[in-house]
Amino acid sequence: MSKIDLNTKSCASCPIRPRAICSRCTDDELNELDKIKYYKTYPAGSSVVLMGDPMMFVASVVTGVASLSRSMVDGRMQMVGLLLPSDFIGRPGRDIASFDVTAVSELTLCHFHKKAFEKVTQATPHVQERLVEIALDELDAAREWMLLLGRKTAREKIASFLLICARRLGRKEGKSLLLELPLTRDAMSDYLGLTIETVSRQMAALKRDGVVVLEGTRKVTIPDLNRLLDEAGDDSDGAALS
Amino acid sequence: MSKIDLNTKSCASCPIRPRAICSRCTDDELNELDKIKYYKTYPAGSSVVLMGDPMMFVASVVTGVASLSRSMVDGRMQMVGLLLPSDFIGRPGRDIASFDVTAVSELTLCHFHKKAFEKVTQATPHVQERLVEIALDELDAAREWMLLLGRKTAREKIASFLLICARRLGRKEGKSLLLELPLTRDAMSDYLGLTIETVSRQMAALKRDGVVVLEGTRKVTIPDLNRLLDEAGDDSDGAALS
DNA sequence: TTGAGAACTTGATCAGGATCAAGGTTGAGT
DNA sequence: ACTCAACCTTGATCCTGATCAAGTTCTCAA
Repeated sequence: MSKIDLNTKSCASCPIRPRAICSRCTDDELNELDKIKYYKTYPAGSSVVLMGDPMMFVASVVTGVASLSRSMVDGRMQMVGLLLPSDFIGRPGRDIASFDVTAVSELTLCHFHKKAFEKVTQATPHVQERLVEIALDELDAAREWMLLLGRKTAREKIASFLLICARRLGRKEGKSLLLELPLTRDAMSDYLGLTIETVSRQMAALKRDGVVVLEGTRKVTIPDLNRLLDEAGDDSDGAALS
Repeated sequence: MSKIDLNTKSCASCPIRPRAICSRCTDDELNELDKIKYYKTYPAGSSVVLMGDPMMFVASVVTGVASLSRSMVDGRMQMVGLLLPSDFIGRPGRDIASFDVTAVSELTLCHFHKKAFEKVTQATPHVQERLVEIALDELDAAREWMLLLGRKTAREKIASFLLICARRLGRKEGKSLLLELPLTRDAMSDYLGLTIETVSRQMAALKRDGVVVLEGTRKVTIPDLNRLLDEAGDDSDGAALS
């Protein structure tokens, strides 16, 4: 995870350009965004926004991992989104955060003051367009997750999670696929609607059954992606590993 | 549920105007939409679109109830959205349906050919704007539902569902609130990630405890909304019953 | 090197909801 | 009035994942 130079004000060298909110921008539009952006780094575990807080910015994840989560008065909590580099935080047109945003690892965000961003948005159709796409993609992901939370078994949940990580973070190495998990077992349990013990046991079971190979606790090798797909219970839409 | 005259081509008398996709349209914009719309009625239980199908239209629910759902190869299924009058179906920019859409009751939709709709959209900022709002609202709702599916008990799930129905469909009568459930027990179980037996038992339990009064199987009276709020386990954000 | 805390694993037991299995209600059609 | 098919309820039992309770491993700072 190579650090980027946070002093570089230029978007030209930005590692997340291809997928980020600004991906379709012309040079002129980029200049506008350039003027109103600023970087900020959050330590692992720190809170970025709390539900109910006024939220005066929107941002893109540059490096690190953040979580979106919602909790109940008695402490039960459910992660409702995982934000990886290039993902977008916040929403134009809302002033109050509807969810907690937490830095899961050390996290660097590229912020825009919300008011200024909204102004630019209205003038630059490419940003508006990309915003709709992002919202609709997130909606698809959220609904996919609802199927997981409502109907999948613990083992299927773990397999599905590994699959999602593999799609975004995996590296091919020969026939198998290497992967470093972005979450602790505890965070995984929050994401999957399980307890940490169940996560641990099912990881052990998948390892025992040869579906994955573990090196330490975070490094995962997937020898056969189709096997994992089966375990996830999805209709096999062929692992679209870009 | 009074029928509207489906031959009336005019949007002027449309019952769902205030909330629908066209709510912000000027008369000129409305004329454009008017040209490309057509009504269609689906019998209860029939399928509107199947996941994976090409989807050449977008639509608004005019009367009746539709469900958005996703299912697994072995038959397990999860409802991921409930579409009531004024709700929007489909997404500009995607040609393939990502979910099943089913008529839960007899259902009338106001359709627009997708291509034509997209054309109009680009020319009418008010539709584009409303579309973003709708997508973001649905995203909020989906994430709220993820908390329910992942962390709530069966009783809390039922209470939460009744609350949502009360918000959209309830009628005040004195201090209490009358409500006709839009779903069968079976559909409720699909929506809540439960089995029909558990839904039935928990409804009985809420009745026994005086949280609700049942008349027949669909008619519900809620004598004390705050009591129901407690049972739902939400932070009491005061029942915003418009 | 050692110690302390965080992260993880493993085992024993429990319980909420699923599953299996009858019945009971309701309402449309004859 | 009777039949049949949805739809709903209720009871008995089972099982997955939660909970409770120790341990173990890893990281990292002193």
